[in-house]
Amino acid sequence: MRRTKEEAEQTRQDILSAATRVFSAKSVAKATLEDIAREAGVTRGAIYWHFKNKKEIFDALHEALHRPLIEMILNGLEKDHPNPLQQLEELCVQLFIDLDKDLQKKQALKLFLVKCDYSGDMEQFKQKHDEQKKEKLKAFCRYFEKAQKKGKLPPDADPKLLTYAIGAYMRGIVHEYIDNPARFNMKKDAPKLMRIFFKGLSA
Amino acid sequence: MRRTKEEAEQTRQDILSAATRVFSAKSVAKATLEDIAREAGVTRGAIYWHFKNKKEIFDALHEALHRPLIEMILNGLEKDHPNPLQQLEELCVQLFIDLDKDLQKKQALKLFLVKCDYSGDMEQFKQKHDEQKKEKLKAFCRYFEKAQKKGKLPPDADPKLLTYAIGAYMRGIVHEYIDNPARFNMKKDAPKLMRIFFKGLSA
DNA sequence: CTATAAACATACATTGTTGTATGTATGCTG
DNA sequence: CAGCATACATACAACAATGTATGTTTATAG
Repeated sequence: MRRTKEEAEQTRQDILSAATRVFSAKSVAKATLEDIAREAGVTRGAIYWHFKNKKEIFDALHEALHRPLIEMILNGLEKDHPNPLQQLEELCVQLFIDLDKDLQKKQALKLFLVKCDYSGDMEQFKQKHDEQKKEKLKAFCRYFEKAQKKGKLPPDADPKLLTYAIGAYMRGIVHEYIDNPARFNMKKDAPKLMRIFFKGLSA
Repeated sequence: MRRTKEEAEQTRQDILSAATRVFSAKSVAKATLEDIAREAGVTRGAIYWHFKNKKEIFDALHEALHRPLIEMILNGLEKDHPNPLQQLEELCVQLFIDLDKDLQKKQALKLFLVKCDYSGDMEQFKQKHDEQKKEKLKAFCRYFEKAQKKGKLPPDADPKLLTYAIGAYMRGIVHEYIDNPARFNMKKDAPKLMRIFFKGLSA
């Protein structure tokens, strides 16, 4: 019954992919390892071979979601855009568009936004994920700071509060979208929604 | 061991109050009836006397949270305010201030925002709660419509999209606040945050 | 004043999930 | 090509939570 190394890596990925679907459908707490195993077409034995327990799967999934996100945000900061405010607006729209096209990413986001709670033995992840979120928000803040230096944002505007505001706004939109994707046309509405927010900001 | 009717009603309230704390601390799924019983100072027998099961407690809690909220929102609609946009802004700020002062309400909100998932046997509540949320958003929308009629909002603005936007914004702020109340000064920041949103809207 | 049922507490049976222990076939290494 | 570790599957023990059945006391209706 021993598989080749590539096969083993494949089952590992299958398990992670299955876990994404099961977690986002049943919530992390309610999802049983048996559920994941069945969805992946293996037994619990395979899961316990690749992962210590449910939490280790959860952790692996979050890494896979967070990495590309933070990189995309930081990526834009390196370029010297003439209007960082507009750049940020376009970035936000792009994040939504990307999300809309990627089912796996939608399921993963759903998992971490509404299908997991950080109490009990999951508490160890709360601080970690908070830190990672702060990273992203810090990057957002730098867009506002750059905009202010270039005179695109009024001098009395507070970049930190704006960061808080846009963070909340984005989070809210994602929540509504995840909750009820049917009532939402990302491609059409995402630019409009971001326009509503950014319209009042420019100097 | 039979209690008087007032005593019985009191234990019923004790159970609900205890459930609010336990649910918001451990999540609905992870909270056991034994946890709630212990927190309320009774046994599971008492809970099963007053409620059919965990879901019935959950349902009772949501009613207690939703009713006063929708009434407060509808209440403002009856008055004929000269500037509905400003009225709505003040209402939002007020909702946040009220929340900030009420621990029980904060715990209840946390419960429904991040400590419950609607999968499995909880799915029956998703549609119901969605409907009740729609009620609230519909009321919000009427503020925008009134503002547009009074010329306080540009004629090309879309009240429905604005409703969606402010709904998402409010939800996001509440989430951030619930997640991390310490990093937040409601009394000072709520007006500023709402100002950021409403600043770009007026005609 | 008494019979009844309310308002619980206690005890028990059932079920589902986890972690681990063990079994087994086979890819890989020397 | 022998042998060992890998990559799982299967089996089992332990616990925790639920629902229900039953017991107990006492308010209250008649």
